Amino acid sequence: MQSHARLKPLQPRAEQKLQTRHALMDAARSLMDSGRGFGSLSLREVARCAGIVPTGFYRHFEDMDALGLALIAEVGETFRETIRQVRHHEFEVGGVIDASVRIFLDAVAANRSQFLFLAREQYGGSLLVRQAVGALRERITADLVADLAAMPKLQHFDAPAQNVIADLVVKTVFATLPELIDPPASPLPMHASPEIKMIEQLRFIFIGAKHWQGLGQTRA
Amino acid sequence: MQSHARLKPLQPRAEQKLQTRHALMDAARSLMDSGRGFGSLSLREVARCAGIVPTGFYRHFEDMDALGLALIAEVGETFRETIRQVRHHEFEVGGVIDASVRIFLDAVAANRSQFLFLAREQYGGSLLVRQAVGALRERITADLVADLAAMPKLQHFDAPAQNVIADLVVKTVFATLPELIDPPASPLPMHASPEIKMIEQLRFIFIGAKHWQGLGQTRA
DNA sequence: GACTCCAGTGAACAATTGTTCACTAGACTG
DNA sequence: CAGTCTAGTGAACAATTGTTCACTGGAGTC
Repeated sequence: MQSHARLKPLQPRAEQKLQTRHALMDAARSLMDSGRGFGSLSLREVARCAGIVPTGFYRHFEDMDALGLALIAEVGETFRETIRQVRHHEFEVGGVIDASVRIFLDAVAANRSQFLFLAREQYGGSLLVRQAVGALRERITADLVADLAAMPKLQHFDAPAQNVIADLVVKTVFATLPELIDPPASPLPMHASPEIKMIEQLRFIFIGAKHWQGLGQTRA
Repeated sequence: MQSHARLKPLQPRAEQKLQTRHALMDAARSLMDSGRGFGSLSLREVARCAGIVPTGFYRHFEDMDALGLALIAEVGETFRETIRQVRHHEFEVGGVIDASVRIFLDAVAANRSQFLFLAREQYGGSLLVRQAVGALRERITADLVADLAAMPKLQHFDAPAQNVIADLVVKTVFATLPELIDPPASPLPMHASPEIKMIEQLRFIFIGAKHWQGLGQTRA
């Protein structure tokens, strides 16, 4: 099924089509740069910004919703690709968390507009988009569960507990996305740099996991 | 400043006005029930749903943005009110976290549409709305920092560290909002009940805090 | 009881929207 | 080279949008 990059150059016909399709997706993403939500974009607007006539839109997507799903699929792909990279650097000097966060932040910076869409629409989007985001999150969480199960320090968890902690990590990462993307605005006090803050917060979670001794052990 | 409930009955004139204003806010919130984003609501639509003519809208809000800000202010008020309640039950049987989460979930259930707006628009809204949400979050985080500073178990943190952990807690709560509000859909496996999951996740964080010994102590 | 004020009305406006249809031109196929 | 297929065009449509303006009627004030 020749994934994505044309190893066989692909007839110039079809390649042109993919190019316009990409232009539409770019258009939608860049229209959101000014703070707009995807749901408030109009089909005509997107087509116009992509340089085609409104009717041409339908050659690529049935709906604006379909465009949204394509955008989720796109960022989902780069997200999981990034995770794969993280996994290969599992044993790095300076700590797993530090290395992982650094790789992740680089990927976010390199694909800003994609992650902007994800951050902005993870809860705000239309029903279909939100469901797609939910599915993406679940796949990522499941992957993380598998990774956690392989860590020797975390053997004392049963499957459901692993799931809860993986969910917490994913939740934290997704919820931090907006800070990473929106312009910092004010010269933040260095201590609160996104990178450092994210590392420290993940560390809290994993320390908690390490010292976890079973349900209800920290009652007041 | 006679907060909200009219202790002095308020001239029927002004009371009627407040009533319509409330109808507009209700209209906007209930239009979002079907999954729509606030940014995709039209002024006319909201007015229609509130039972007034489009022009009447301007007697109450200059803008749709102004309506959005009012909705944030509204949910912000109930949010902080809930926190106040939580604080008064600080020493409860069964653990601080359990009691707090229970109170919070009750408040969310009792004001579903308000929190739905907050959950949906915390990252998706227009620039002004997002800024307002940011401000709300910062106030809540600051309050939480004050509370944490008073906890004997957490004396070993300097101010910035307290801020980081408070930020993590607030982030977790805000990011959990959507799960609490959207219909559960599938009969979830009891273990993943929002309440239990939220309690366990907060517990992880606080265990991590208790065992925290300074920066960089958990390098791999 | 006369007078003011203002929440809500209703008509009108220029713009923009999503979607349809018949079309063209150029790349592909035989 | 003749013929098909299709990405993109352009005109047209009914609907809806945000905003304006002059208005009305009833509650508020003197």
